[in-house]
Amino acid sequence: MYEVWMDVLMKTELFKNIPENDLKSMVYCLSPMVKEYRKGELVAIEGHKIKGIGLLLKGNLTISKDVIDGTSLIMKKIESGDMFGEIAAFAEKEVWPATVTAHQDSHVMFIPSERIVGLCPTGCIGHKTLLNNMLRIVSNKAINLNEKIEYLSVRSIREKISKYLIAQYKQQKSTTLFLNMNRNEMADFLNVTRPSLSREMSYMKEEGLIDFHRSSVKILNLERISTYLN
Amino acid sequence: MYEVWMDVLMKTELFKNIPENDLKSMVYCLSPMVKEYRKGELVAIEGHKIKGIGLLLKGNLTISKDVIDGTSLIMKKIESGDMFGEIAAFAEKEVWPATVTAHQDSHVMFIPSERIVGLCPTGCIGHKTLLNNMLRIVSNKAINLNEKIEYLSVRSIREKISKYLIAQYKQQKSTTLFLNMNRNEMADFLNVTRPSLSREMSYMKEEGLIDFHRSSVKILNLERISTYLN
DNA sequence: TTAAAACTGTAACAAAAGTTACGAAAAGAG
DNA sequence: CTCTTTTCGTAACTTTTGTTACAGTTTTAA
Repeated sequence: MYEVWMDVLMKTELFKNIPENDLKSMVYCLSPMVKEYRKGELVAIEGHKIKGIGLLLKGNLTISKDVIDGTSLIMKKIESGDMFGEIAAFAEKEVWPATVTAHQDSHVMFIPSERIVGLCPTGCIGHKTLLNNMLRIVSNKAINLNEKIEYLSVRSIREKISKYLIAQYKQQKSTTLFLNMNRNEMADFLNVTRPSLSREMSYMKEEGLIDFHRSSVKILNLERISTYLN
Repeated sequence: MYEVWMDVLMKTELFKNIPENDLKSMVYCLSPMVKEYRKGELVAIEGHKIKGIGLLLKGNLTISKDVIDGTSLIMKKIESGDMFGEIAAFAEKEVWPATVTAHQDSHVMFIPSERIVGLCPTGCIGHKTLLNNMLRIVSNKAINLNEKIEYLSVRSIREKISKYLIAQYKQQKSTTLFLNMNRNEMADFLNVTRPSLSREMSYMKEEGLIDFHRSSVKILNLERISTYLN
């Protein structure tokens, strides 16, 4: 019954490190529900009770937050193999924190949360791994959020730029950086306005800290930029 | 052996909803380690491998982050019954994200993470609840962090105050709020300076949006405050 | 190739938030 | 109770950031 989706499931974080054979039997034990949605249909509604985690088997979803004036703000896109609702499903207040909409025709697998945490009656072999995965996923999420907070907690625009450039430097292992965002996106990411960002970058260029042209940035004085980190 | 600590353990989030008798047998199954620390001693060091979650049985701990100039910044205080390291213990990168120091003479119980996730051989009765608790704790943490990000992503102080007050209003289900922070802590939480926060709150008082005295705040015009939410 | 659209830096000005300092009120200690 | 310490609001002033507008450049699409 679920065999069609086995190759998708194998690649998910949730079922990582679980051999295909074990997975096959475990899926039944989790009693998931596969639902189909047409483009534009609502998969989950903000504030409604959440019954379990969602796993996108096929298609595309968007997660959006309702805002007060009736419009909504797209927060994130979900692609095949991605999980959603994993945080809210196990939290105290079991409601969807956002609205999920099918952006294309989609197939979604819902797994009841109590089935994940519940010791299954047949004691299926991979269940321990599953729990480990679930805890790892949620913990990683928390750690990532914590990192983002460090980013946002920074006072000045210069500090934000410095933090961002040094993170890129560590990642790209070079002082000549190619940023994969344009100024607007970068400004959004750092939570500042574009002209303010451009201005500050220009100041830093004047001071000989960096050089840049559009999306390529060259770090000229790493030490001095580092002093802005803390 | 662990009976001395049973009353503390009963009150922790980790062992919530587990009857005392079940807890007594389960504790052995978790094979925890109780360590004693003198005031000033290091309980855990930032960057070192984390072997399990910590549970403070008695005393006081401080969690601090090393900063570049050799000093350190106190992030949080841990009191009797509190848990720490629960996020890092289950995350991909299993290292302490901060340094933990005994602020007073303290007793700490460490529980190996694999004992929590591992199905215990004797199949002790409360283990399912324990896992539920653990997932709930970590998920709640993630949700709280997410909430904090929403505060930090907001541009103006007035929006931050409004968001915060409305969150408190929903939680306390009353327009007369008692905040469990002083101004300094609130300013830190919202990532602004105290005088700026006070000033903005005074403006809001002048405009008839709120009234306040120290840690008690009364929401006078919920609708108008709500318009700042977006 | 060429016209339209999108991206980027810059500048003048406005608004918001930070800094510093101080006195009054509240809380805590003896 | 009195003295000390902490918390808090306020105000003058400075700094930073946002706003708006515009022109040059680059990219896109016909």
